Amino acid sequence: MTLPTANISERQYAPPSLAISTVIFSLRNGTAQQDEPGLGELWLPLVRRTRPPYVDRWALPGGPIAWDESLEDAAHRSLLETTQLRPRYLEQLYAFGAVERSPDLRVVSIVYWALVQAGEAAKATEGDNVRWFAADDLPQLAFDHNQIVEYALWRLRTKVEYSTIAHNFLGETFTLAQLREVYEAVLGRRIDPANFRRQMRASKDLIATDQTVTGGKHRPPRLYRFGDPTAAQSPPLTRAQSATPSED
Amino acid sequence: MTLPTANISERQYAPPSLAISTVIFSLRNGTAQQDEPGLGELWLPLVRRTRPPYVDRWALPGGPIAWDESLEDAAHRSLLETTQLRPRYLEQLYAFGAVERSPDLRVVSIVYWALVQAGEAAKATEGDNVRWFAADDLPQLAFDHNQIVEYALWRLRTKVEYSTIAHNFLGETFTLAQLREVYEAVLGRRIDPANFRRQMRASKDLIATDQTVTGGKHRPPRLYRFGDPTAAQSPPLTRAQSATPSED
DNA sequence: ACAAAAGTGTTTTAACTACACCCATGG
DNA sequence: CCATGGGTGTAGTTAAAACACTTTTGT
Repeated sequence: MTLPTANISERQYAPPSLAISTVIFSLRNGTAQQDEPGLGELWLPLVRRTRPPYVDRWALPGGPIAWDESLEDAAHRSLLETTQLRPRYLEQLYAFGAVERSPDLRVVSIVYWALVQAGEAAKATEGDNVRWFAADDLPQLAFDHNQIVEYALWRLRTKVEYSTIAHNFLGETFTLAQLREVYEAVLGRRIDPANFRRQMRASKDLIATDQTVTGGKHRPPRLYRFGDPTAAQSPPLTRAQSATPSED
Repeated sequence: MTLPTANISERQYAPPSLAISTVIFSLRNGTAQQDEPGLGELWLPLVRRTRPPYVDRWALPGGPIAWDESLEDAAHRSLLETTQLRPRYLEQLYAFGAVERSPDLRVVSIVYWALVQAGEAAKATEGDNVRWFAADDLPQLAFDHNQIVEYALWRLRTKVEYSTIAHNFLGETFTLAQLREVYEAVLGRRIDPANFRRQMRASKDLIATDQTVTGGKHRPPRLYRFGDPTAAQSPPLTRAQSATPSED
């Protein structure tokens, strides 16, 4: 991927080269069949490889890291360049560095995972070399990218249960039903609307607006926003500086 | 740290170089004052830097990654070389890659964190260039290593509460009181022995041996072991292959 | 017998689950 | 009016916290 000028023996003994990749998740309305509204599905964009190794196989978007950009900046940039996407949430996932993960060249990939809202996802130019796939039904990808996606999926699903990242799939304001649909899609199971409402309203970060949504053929639901998550107990490294852990 | 042959302009535009560092935790008996037995304390080994930048400052043990070793292998090797330590637990923490974290050279550090048992910790040759420090009372370290330790501490403390890593501070068998003391030291607070016992015994991985410890001036406590944690629900990536996430 | 830690039982509290029920709107 | 989802109330379950209590050893 990098180190373009180097013969084989030099490459073999050179230190591993670095690359960034990102697993980007978005939500699509599931295939509604008969009565059942159907759960939403997680989709992610992949890029077709145009040079060896793994020519024509699908792979995670990414690329090298410039000398003057942080890891997070590199993830953002390579994402924008390859898919036109600006994610609402971006977090480091893991550094993958098995020796044999790339055929000849030794590459260590620092992988991020990201969430984009449905509207933004539409902007991603779906061309011959960029395509969206259902996260649960991927083809065989290049490198170890299938495993990486699996791990990112696991991380997303576990983190959704104890944090408040889910709203990043949605716009600035949303109804509790929409938010619940996000949870249901990610977790793959129905959730009791009554209990869900109570749990969410218990969270201090969720704030009710004074607006409601009219037009439905039922009682108009209230719109909510998400407040600053800075108050929450976070890891000791501040978000002010770039490329620091953003877990909680 | 690496790329020894390159003039400044070349270094500036070269891709970031890679390094491994590890935060190693061990437990020491706390300073018992009057009646109170005193909680144990977390200590970690640091190495003195012998060349610029940050000459004579203390830093996390680590080094470059060889072309034919995985990230985890590199962590193990550099740990053994610099401190003689063989940790019982090793997990990737985070990749730190802020542009300005090293003065002139651009270095991305993939940081691991490790637990060693007290006996093993004694083996670490404490010399002029390796010394143990109390994790809560560190001097000013080289690079961003103070922040890295803080983050590793946060990770250790949060993970102890929902996983079963604590026994890695102890030997093969241990009493519940010893295990409780580990929890108390890491979390920094006393724990009810009765409730602690129930919680631990509820975990399937903890198995009681038929041995007890005699010699104390009280009822002899039972010895316990830890069984294979493979049965637990783990992240999708198997541990069989190296350098894959080892979270749970 | 006594001290001290091992180990058990019991009450209280908090949080979540399941599900019955009422409310507000469009048709 | 009815259908539909928004929103509330409430009983049952489970897990943890607090703490009284019993057991087994060494001295």
